[in-house]
Parts: sequence; C-alpha cells; structure tokens
Amino acid sequence: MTFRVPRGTYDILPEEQTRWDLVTATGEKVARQFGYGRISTPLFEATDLFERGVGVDTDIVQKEMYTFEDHGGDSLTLRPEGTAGVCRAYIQHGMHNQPQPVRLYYMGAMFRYERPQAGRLRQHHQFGVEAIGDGSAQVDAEVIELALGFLSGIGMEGLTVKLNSIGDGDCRPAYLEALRDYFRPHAGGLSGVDRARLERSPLRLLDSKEAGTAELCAGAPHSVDFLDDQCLNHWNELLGYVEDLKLLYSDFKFQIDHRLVRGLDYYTRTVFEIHPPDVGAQSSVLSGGRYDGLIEELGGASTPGIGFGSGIERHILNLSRQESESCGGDAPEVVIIHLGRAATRACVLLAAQLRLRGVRTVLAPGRSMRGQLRYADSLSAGFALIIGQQELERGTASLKSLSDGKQTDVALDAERVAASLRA
RNA sequence: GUGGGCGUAGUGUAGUGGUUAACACGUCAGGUUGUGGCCCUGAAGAUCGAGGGUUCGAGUCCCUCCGCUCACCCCA
Repeated sequence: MTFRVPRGTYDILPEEQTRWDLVTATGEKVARQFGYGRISTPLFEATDLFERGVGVDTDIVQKEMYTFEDHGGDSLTLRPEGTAGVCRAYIQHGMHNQPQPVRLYYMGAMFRYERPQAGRLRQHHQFGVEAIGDGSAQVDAEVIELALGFLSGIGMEGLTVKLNSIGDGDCRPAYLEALRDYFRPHAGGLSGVDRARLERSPLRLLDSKEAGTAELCAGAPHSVDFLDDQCLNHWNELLGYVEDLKLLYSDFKFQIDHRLVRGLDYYTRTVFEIHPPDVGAQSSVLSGGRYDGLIEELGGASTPGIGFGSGIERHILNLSRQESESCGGDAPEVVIIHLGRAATRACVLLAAQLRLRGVRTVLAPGRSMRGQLRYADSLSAGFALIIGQQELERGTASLKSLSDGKQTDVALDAERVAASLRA
C-alpha cells in the first residue's frame, strides 16, 4: 500500500455517483421550488467566525476543527458547518437590503476532526438551507416543510420528526436554573462528565446517554413550560402549522421531544431533528433550528434566522439500507471499432464529430477486432460502429446493434451515423 | 480521547507450524483470414499490513506499532 485517502474521507467512485446525484439533485430541485437560491461560501473562514458563531464551549470548536495558520499568519478553519459562513455572507453583502427573509441553500463539504464510524466522517457533505430576516413561525414551518419535501423526494421512509422549543435569551436562564435545581440533588449519582455539564451547560444533560442520567431526565422540567409569552406564542403557532403538515406528510412520525437540545450554541426557540428508523449510531439525518441571535453575534444588526443542515452521506447510507436499486445510465451509445492506421485516423475524427452532435461515443482501444468488440460489450454499449479498410474505400461504415447483433451499412458521415443511432 | 472486531493479488475468499501461498470474479492476450456476450486456453497481478520474538521451520503462535471497521463521546 502506498497512498490511501486520509482517515475519515473517501472517494466517490463512478458507480456511486448516480445515487449521489439523486440526493443532491433532489435537494436543489426542492430548494428552488421553495424560492431558495444557491449560495456557495468558501471552504475555510476566519477561525473567529466559528468560535463566535458555533460557540467556544461546543465540542465542535473545542476539539473538532481543522484550524491552521496560513503564510500570512491568519488563523483559518475548514468549515465544520454551513450556517456561520452563510450568515457572514448575509452581513458582508448587505442582504438585509433585500426582501426579507433571504432564502438560501447550500451544498458542500464540511470538515470535523472526529473518529470515523458509520455515517460519521472527517469530510462529509451537507445540503442545508437558511431563511434569514424573518422571525415568524410561518418561516419555521416553511423550513420544516422543505425538509420533509426533500426527504420524501429522495425516497426516505419511516422517518421521525422531533421538535422542541428551547426559548431564547430572555426566558432560557430561568429554565436552566430549574434544570440545575432538579439535577443537583442527584449530582452524586451522575458521571463525571454529566456533573461538569450540570453547571456549565445543563441543557446537555438532557441528551446524555449515561444510563442513570437518562432515567432522571424523564422527570426533568420541560423547556416549553418556561417559555415567555413571545416564545410561547411562537411555539404554539408553529405547532398549529405542524398539525397541517402532518396531514400532508403522513409517512413521517412527528413527536415533541422535550429532551431535544442541540450541540451548537446559536439555537433559539425552535429546534428540530429528523431521525431514521434504525436506532443506529448516526442519530439524525437532518437537523436545524432557529438562531435569532447569531447575526448580531457575528457583528450584524439584530436579525432572526432559521435553517437546517442534512448529511448527504447519511442519506445515502439509509437509502442503500432501503435497497434502492442502483441504475447505471451512462453507457456509451456507440463504440467505434477501427482496423488499420488509416481507419484509426478517420475514426478519431468521426468520434469527435459524433460527440459534437451529443452522441456518447467511445473509441475502442487498438486491439484485434474481436478484442474491440469484447471491449464494446463490456461497456454495455448500444452499438458498435465498425470501420476498416473496406469501409474507407466504400465510404460506409457497419453499424452493429449489440443487443440483437443486426448489422447495417451507413454512410461514413457523422450526421448520417448520428441519425441512424437515434432511429 | 476510550473500547471491541478485523488486516492474504484490483475485489471477495481458502489456507491442521512444514516444499514453488490456492480459488472465484475482474484485467490483459489468444482460441487461423475483419464480428461481442457463453465456452476454452494462457498471462500478469501478493515482499500474506509493518517490525521484532519463539522455532530446525511462521500466512499460521507471542509482543509492539500502523491501518481499516464498529461503538462510546459528540454530531450531519
């Protein structure tokens, strides 16, 4: 073995591209249908952007970022998620001057230094959307609807939508205090990790998988019971919209999950995750929420926003579990078989002319005729076009159908050949 | 960072401590003059993950490291 892909990365080989294209094409189609425009931001940004956007205390910033100093001494970081960069672009390009909300989607690679496992990579790809500049619940519903449309579009089955509201900067402190009060009496029974969480970020206790903690969580106070009037109105309004969505997307299960919190600091009010049926390691395939404080935190005017990110590799993983058949649709229409030097010269030209006419054309390698036909067959080509000395002299070519073996003569002319292929 | 499983041609596998490491698929070349698939023949392709140790002898037993993989943490 010499070189391998770096750990946690992988090559997408031609055979896998069709499945990949299905996911990405569906994402783009659905996003456009909802009026979202594509944005592509750089793969790396100033390290500060992620530290402030994602949150210094998060695992992502603490131990998962690919950070490096460039030759000019700037600290840069390969993006670990998509929202921070999009918000930076929103501010930088004065998008608050556009009609609000600004609807954007993105598709691209994300980087996190993790130990790889199923559905977990160091470089993975996300399709995500952001709706920035409108804080109303109808936008929450729109983003969730877009997620449902996307997932059903790629053929995912048996998904569960989990939903929660974690309040905002005004009402969350009271909830955090209530959580601490609830857990403190049991602190002695908590693991070391969870005890640290108790003081620093009690929300995280809720999604702890430590056996004892999980049981305790059943009786823990619910964030929705601590929402202030505005947050509560927002939440109730959203729940109304969700009732309607349930009817339209009856394949999905919906549940309010009081223990749903997110690992990124910027979320406010609405948070949601969509989970596949198999309770596997890779928990959610799509997740997002509202981030009404993020733009301001990054130096813009106070601006609400909401979005989601979804892992393309996880979708593909789940799709193959559903045994969706892989279809290869780009076999060549014609393989040109050439015998002799003069014929080869003519065939190189003819191949170029056919390609200019949109025909998927492959020139066979310089082998025996039998070898070239075998080659055409191994590529699953539709036709073989045979050209040797005889054909050159007559000004014709033999067009052989590789499905039924029938052979006809056509004039040695790209236009005629293309027409025959399409007949 | 922690733990479990696994490392033999490109791929998938076989190989009671004992000669030249086997098979299938794939690749390439042939199977008379210019006609594919099936079939037949042949060839190339592996320092058995790496390094040490035990032994007359190691792909096989032991140790270390590396890699892959699954899981924990966390996440998409």
